[in-house]
Formats: sequence, structure tokens, C-alpha cells
Amino acid sequence: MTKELPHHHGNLREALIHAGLQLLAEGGPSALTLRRAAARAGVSHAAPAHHFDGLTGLLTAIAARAYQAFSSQMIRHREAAEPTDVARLVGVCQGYLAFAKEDSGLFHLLFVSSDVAREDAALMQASGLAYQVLRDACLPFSPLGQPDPEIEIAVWSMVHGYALLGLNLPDSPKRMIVQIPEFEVLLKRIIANPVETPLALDRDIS
Amino acid sequence: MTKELPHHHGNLREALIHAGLQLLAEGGPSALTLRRAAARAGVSHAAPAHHFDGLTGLLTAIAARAYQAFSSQMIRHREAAEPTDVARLVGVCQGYLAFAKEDSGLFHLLFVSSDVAREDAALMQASGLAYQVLRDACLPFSPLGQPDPEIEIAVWSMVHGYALLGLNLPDSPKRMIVQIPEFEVLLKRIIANPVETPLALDRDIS
DNA sequence: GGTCTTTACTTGACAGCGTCAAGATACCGG
DNA sequence: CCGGTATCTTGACGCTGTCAAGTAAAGACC
Repeated sequence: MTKELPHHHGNLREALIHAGLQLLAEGGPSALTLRRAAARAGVSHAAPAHHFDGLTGLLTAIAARAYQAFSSQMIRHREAAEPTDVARLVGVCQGYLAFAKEDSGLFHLLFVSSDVAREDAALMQASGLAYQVLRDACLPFSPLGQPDPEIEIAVWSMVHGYALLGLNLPDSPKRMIVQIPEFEVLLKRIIANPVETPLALDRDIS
Repeated sequence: MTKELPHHHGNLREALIHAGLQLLAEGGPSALTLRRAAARAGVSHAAPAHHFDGLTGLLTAIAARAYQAFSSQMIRHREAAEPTDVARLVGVCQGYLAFAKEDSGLFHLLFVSSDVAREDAALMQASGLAYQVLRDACLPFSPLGQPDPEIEIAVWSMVHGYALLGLNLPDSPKRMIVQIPEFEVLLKRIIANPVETPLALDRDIS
């Protein structure tokens, strides 16, 4: 039987997260407010306070949920790729970019919004899992056979910057004379390059 | 003689931009509101409407101003660098990162805030000039001797992503087991790599 | 020099926002 | 059955951006 919402809504916390995701998908970051989420969940404007620590709490919970979708998107693209190391890493990055483009509201929440409590435990765990997908995809390109932060951060920075520049400057193709290269081409510059470059910097590799 | 502010403030537009920059530097993005900027400029809360198209207009004008400081920061670091092509590009990127770190409020406005009218003519001109600094620094690494969007976008994406990840995840050094490599090391991966890589996607590197 | 128009600013109001305090309601363990 | 507690409602507060109407000053024109 369908749940007749009791006046004790029953599962408000989940309903609010769901409503928030919906609002975010429909109208972007500015469309998600506490009061609107409450209204959509069918409760009064002050009800969310009993389940989340203010707006920040709701946004944080939604972000943790969004990280799962983010990870899934990367994994889905990886699984759909050819079974080579390069294709898998390219796939993960394409998942990254696809999520940024298709779920830009969530992507904004994950990496941009200043109203998210980034020290939240659940959020950090979820983001760690997402980062792990990228790490795993980078592993085959580590010269030492173990995780190499240099490649990981290089790839992560580049895909992240590529996503945000394309996201925040949607007219950049017009503004720039040149055509924007595909990400795969840029990625090759990182992974194809052996680490032997004689870097003149006095850095200790300990 | 000191200007006795006439009831016709005289130069309110400039005063509002100045007040906005001040608020942004003091309390971050959330501290900058139309009413506060108006109060600090010594006018009533509705006065800004005659000089800017709402809050978006003020933020856009401030962003255009901030792009000049951003360009200056990159140029300053470039001039302070050794007179080699590599050092100059590294310098420009360090200027990029220094601006993101030291003037994070402005950086947020330039690349993150959704309340900026990015199609604004003055803003696009200012951002174009900033991008040109990066382009120029990349030019020596173009194999054909003319601007190469592949290198430009690769460098821009990576420095941008590096800045934003470090900016939005201030605790990432703790969260990650590994230490974050210096940006210069990552940069070398892009510029040291000749473009000759056969970019057949279905190639495994093994 | 005295109007008259135009620009610059003020005042007041409105809806929407997050948040707090107090009261009502439904569940739940004894 | 009953009291306690978690849950939700109602109402209010100060803040935000924005609009409408009124006022004051500056400049133009004769």
C-alpha cells in the first residue's frame, strides 16, 4: 500500500535530499533553497532544521549523495571503454567531464559551492571513493608500479580545470579564435611522457 | 581641498567598485552585498541601481577590475623570473596560483561565481588580455612557431584545476595520503613532451 | 538670472531567504 | 493508559535584492 504520509512524515530526511536533487537538476544551484525543498517535500519551512544543520547541512548531505553518482558516472564510462589502460583512463576522464556537463548543478555543489561543509565525515568518505576511481585508472601509468601522486594530481588538475573552464565559460569557443582541443589529446601529454625529464628544480623526491 | 561629498556623490560608480573590492578582501564572497557596498560608499541602499544592473552588474564591474590585477600578478611573476622560456612560463603559472591563493575572493569572482555576467563586453576584453599573458608564455613551446591551442589549453586547464582543487579542498593534503607535488613538476609533463605522439586512441602504452 | 529638464539619490515598500522560539501533534516505551 | 520525546507547524526577526515614487542638485536654454 502507498504510504499515507503521516503528519510525522516518516522519512523526511530522505525526502528532502530527493527534493533538493530535483530542484538542483531543474533550476541550477540558485533554485535550491531550504524553503523550496521543504515545500516540495510537503512540510513546513522550518521542518528541515530537525534533520540538517541548516542549509549547509542539507547541501552537504546532497553533495555526499552526488559523489556516488559522480563515481558511478566515471565507472560507467570506464566499463564501456576498450580494455586497454589508456582507454580506461580516457573513459574515466570522459565520465568526469560528462558529469560536469550533464549534472552541472551537482558538479557545482561538489567542487564550487562555498555552502558545503567539506570537513563532513560522510562527504569526505564519498569524495575519497571518487578520487580512488581516478587513482586506480592512473595506476598503470606509474613508472614504479605503485600510486604516483605526480600523475594523479596532474590528471586530476587538468580534467578538473578543463571541466570548469568549459563550464564557466560556455562561450569560450566563440571568444577564442582557436578551436578547443579534445581532452584526450591533452591527456596524452601527461601519460605519454616518461618521468625521466631532467628537471632542474632542486626538489627532493624522498 | 578634500571633496565634501556633495549629495550628488560625484563618482559613485568608482566608489562602489572600491567598496566592493574592500568587502571582498575583508570577508570573502559572502560579505559583498549591494546594500553593504552602498553603505560603505555613504549612499542609500538603492543608489547603486542607477550605476549598475543590479548585483550582477556590480559584480561584473568588479570582476573586470579584478582581471587587471590578475594579469598584473602573472606579469609581475614573469618579470621576476629567469630570462628563459621555461622559467617565464613557470612564473606566469605561479602568478596564476599566487592570485588564486592571495586574492581568493577575487579569484572566486573571476572563475566561480554564478552572479557575474560573463558576456559583458568589458569583462570579456579584460579576460582576453589575461588569457593573452598565458598564451604568450606558451608560444615558445609551440612546435610550429605559432600559437598552439593544444599547449595553451593544456596548461590553462592544469593550472586552473590545480588552483581550484587546492583552493576548494584546503584540507586535501591531510585527506590524501600522498604529498601534493609542486606545480612546476606537473607543468614539465606538458611542455617537455613533443607533439609527435601517435594519437591513435586504441593504442595501449604498456 | 531665472526657469526647466535631466540626472542622482532617498525613502519606503515588497517578497524571498535562513534561522530562531514557542506551541501543537503524533509516536513510543513504560 | 500515560508521560516523555521526537517531529513538525506557526510566527517572527533581520537580512537580502529590487521596484516605485518622491526629492534634491546639477546643467541647459532663453
